[in-house]
Amino acid sequence: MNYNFQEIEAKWQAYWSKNQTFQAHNNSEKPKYYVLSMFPYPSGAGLHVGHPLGYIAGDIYARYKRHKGFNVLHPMGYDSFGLPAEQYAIQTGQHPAITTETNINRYREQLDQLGFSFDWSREVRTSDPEYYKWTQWVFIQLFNAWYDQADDKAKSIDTLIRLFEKEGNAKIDAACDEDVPTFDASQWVNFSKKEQQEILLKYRLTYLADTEVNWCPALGTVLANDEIVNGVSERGGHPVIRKKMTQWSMRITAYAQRLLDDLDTVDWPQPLKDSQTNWIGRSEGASVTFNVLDGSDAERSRSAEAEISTKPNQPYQIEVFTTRPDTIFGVSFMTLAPEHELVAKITTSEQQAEVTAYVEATAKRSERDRMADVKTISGVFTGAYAEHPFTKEPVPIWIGDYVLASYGTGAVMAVPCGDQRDFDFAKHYGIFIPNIFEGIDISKEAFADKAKTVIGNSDFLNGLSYKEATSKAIAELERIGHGKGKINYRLRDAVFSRQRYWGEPFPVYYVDGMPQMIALEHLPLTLPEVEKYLPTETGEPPLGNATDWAWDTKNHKVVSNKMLNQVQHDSHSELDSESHGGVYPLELNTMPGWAGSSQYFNRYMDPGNTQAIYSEDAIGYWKDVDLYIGGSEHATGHLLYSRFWQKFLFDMGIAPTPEFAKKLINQGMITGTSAFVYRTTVNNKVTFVSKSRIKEFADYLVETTNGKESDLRPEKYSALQKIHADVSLVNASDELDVEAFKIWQPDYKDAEFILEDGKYIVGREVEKMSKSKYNVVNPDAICEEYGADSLRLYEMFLGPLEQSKPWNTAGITGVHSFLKKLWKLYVPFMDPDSEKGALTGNEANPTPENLKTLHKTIKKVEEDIENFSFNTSVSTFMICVNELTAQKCDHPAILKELLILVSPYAPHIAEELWQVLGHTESIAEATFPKFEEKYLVESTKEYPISFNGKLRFKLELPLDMSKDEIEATVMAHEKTQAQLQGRQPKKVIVVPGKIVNIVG
RNA sequence: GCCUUGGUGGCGGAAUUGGUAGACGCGCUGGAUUCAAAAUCCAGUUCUUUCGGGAGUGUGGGUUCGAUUCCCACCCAAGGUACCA
Repeated sequence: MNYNFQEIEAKWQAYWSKNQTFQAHNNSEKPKYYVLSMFPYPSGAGLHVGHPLGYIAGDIYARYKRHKGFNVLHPMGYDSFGLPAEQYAIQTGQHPAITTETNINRYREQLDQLGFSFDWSREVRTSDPEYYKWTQWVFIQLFNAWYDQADDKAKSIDTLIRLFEKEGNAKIDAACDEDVPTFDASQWVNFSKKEQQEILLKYRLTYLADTEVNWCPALGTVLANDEIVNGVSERGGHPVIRKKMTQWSMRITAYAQRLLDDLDTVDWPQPLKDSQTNWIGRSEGASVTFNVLDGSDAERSRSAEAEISTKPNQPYQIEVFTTRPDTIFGVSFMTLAPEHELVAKITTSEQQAEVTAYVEATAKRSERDRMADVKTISGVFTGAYAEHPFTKEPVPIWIGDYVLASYGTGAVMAVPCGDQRDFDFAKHYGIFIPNIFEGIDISKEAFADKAKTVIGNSDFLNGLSYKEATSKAIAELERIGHGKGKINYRLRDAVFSRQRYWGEPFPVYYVDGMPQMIALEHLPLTLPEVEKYLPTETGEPPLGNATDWAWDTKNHKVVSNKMLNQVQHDSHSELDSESHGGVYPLELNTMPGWAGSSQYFNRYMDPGNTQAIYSEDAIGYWKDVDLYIGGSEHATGHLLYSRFWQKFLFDMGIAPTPEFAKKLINQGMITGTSAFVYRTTVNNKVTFVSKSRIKEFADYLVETTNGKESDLRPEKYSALQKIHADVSLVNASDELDVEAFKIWQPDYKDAEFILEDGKYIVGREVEKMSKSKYNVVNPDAICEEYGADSLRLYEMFLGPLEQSKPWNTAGITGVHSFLKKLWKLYVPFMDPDSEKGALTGNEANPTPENLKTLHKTIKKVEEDIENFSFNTSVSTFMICVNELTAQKCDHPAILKELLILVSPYAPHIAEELWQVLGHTESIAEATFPKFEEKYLVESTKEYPISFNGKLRFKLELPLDMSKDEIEATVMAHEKTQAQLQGRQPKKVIVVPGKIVNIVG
């Protein structure tokens, strides 16, 4: 009776599928528990061994919670919109839906093979119209909402309209665009419909705006900040430039403070919270306005404009944001970003040429150049001066590219004595550096230590600390009308438009340029067919290629664009569809990748619902995710946007909680071992050189040795032949054949290779698994050779879940032989002729040793699972099976409990052996064994006896011995006397049940 | 630069309130079994040693009877972020 894992695994996977063992129900007597693993993008490459790590951990926890009597929701789906399928479509003409379907089928096969307890009846796919209908629906909800900062929550746009009708917008504290004009109730009602819509658009939580975006010409699309790495696109590594476009945006900034505050309410990893905190980037300070002085040139340029200006006597004002209003008397110049709108207006004629040249030069430099070149100081004086709000002294206004247009107001008040960048700039251009700090030398560098700050040379701020001076400065600024306390966030509103085909279409059509939403009952608005997936010749997004992409508002359906031309002809300002046939152009952009993933966790609760995103009953029951597992790379993308949508839906009364996931765990990455490292001496320096071309080298060796092209001796290739078979088999101590290497890489033929212990050492370099690095390990081959249970155990055994670790297939034999040992314990029950058939086997009571081993294991495994320390529980199983084997344990009562403990980790073998013991039901719902302390009670303890903290020998003593008795016994012991050699100990520390330490 | 996490044998890693450092597994060494191999089983495996012992958890200090664990300073690695005013 051998452990035939292939047969067993296929059998139980079929059983679970047929019996729908893991289907969750939306109501139950049991308490609920929702375990979620982040759903994958189904790529063409399929799964590699790194992918399932988080799924296995989630599956163990889900199965454990079922044993613990919970009604567990453990769903899976696919984030199936995305760029790779689209690019494949561009190259081959294959519709992305077909590619996606093929890939999903492959993923499903691979996932099934690993024995996950997913409830597949709840599967979602973001590219399925029945799913993205609800993504479109959320978009409409956001469109129909505004953010009331007074109540700190989102509200229906209707409430805003009623406020406008009643009192105009002067008193409304809303998160909105900056350029909203002030109006009263009578003005509002007299605005045309289009004017009203334009104003409302500035308040909506998703809005259209001309945004400076990251445009990637090679991909023909806009990218979000988190899709750009080091100035190039994350996918493909193409250059990215800044460009102004009309785009949909999400007003996530309205939620900045709540996104920050509520991090305290969730049990998420600290690094992830920190990274969201940094991303939101709250800083406290003040906004200060400086009036631009009427210099002769500034005056002249302005008077030319004065003819059309309604307020000719109003000076230009520069608003700055500063975190150090306490240092305001240290201002000796101001710097504007070259892109700042006032630059053109205030520059004097003498400086005009120089300023224009600088602005043009900056605009040409890509973001990447500017980043690579942070040390060069550059700037130009505009010739204009501003007036210091307190001293009324003139302050020269400069422009410089160290000031970013996209942060704060794009202008800074420069305090060279308190800010190193201002200091460097002032030194470079010989600008005066006033010192406003008591007892601080600022001749060499700026002083920025807030804690040690005492203000001087600052009129009413003299002698004050940072804190006192800050609040006093703000109070004075407010009094004289030159500023106020302000909190600034780094977080920007999220651009929501992409110029792609394979994404959710917006449920939007345009009437006279104003966006209109398609009603829910007419959704989903499905993607149109297009002939090609590239932008149109006129530069429109791929949807511009569709022939049927216009909205017929009478019949509520998509119609041919031909209808449109006629309509657009006589389209005028009013929004009455009757007057021009009722056919309008549809939005050509699609939604970004994160749209579909921002609510999927809630949709799983009620995935088949056609009337609502989910029923109140379903979300009332499941509420939120109890445990969410996924990669840390989603920290500032998916996880931030999802929190934002959840808070919005919470405000609107659609979601019951402001946070969607109580606990989150980031699984580490499983890296591949791909390169080798060899040492060379270049210029008498030992250098490590690494190459990701190990496979090529190995191939080369096989070719040359088989083809007899060289006189290389095959016996020298041991290490490299191993490399050819499997990179993970290489040991650090394997020898490198230097001669072969030099022939392969002539660049190194003169390099001197250093011997280490008489060998040239082959090392390994750890990298992310990827196709191009020849280091992908595929789970299918491992399942074939060792089985899914072995793979599951091994991935857990590799190390702590949250840690990144290199994959090395070699160690899998350890867990595989553990499973074989486990199997052997049950062999006596497999022979139908044996006396020990099934549960009627050994009726004698289990021995104390058996019980001790079992209960020790129960305790440890339960603690480990609760702490997500899955690697240590695998060790515990090994110890348990080793002990029971040594004890020749054949008590069904013990063996049965052991199976339940093992089943979350290795479910197939557990089911099979469970059946061997005579059970007819699945082990999935079996009750988790109860730990009983009484089986672990000991009467004696092997005390470690240490001298000055160093262990010297051990002594077995009864546990009920008193402190004094222990001391007396230990002191009287011959080994103690031998250690002391007649000396009298200074002190004897006895901790009963733990240790004895003799200080001499 | 800043933030975060980490640094323990040849390797992955264990040590949960400060109390026997190196559990468990891989690898390696020796042995049993076998015609032989695979598989399996047994023993050993931190380093060093004059076989008494000595040293040892990135480095240097500190607290303590006792520190991988707590405190201070530093070094290194990984991840995040950055002219953020």
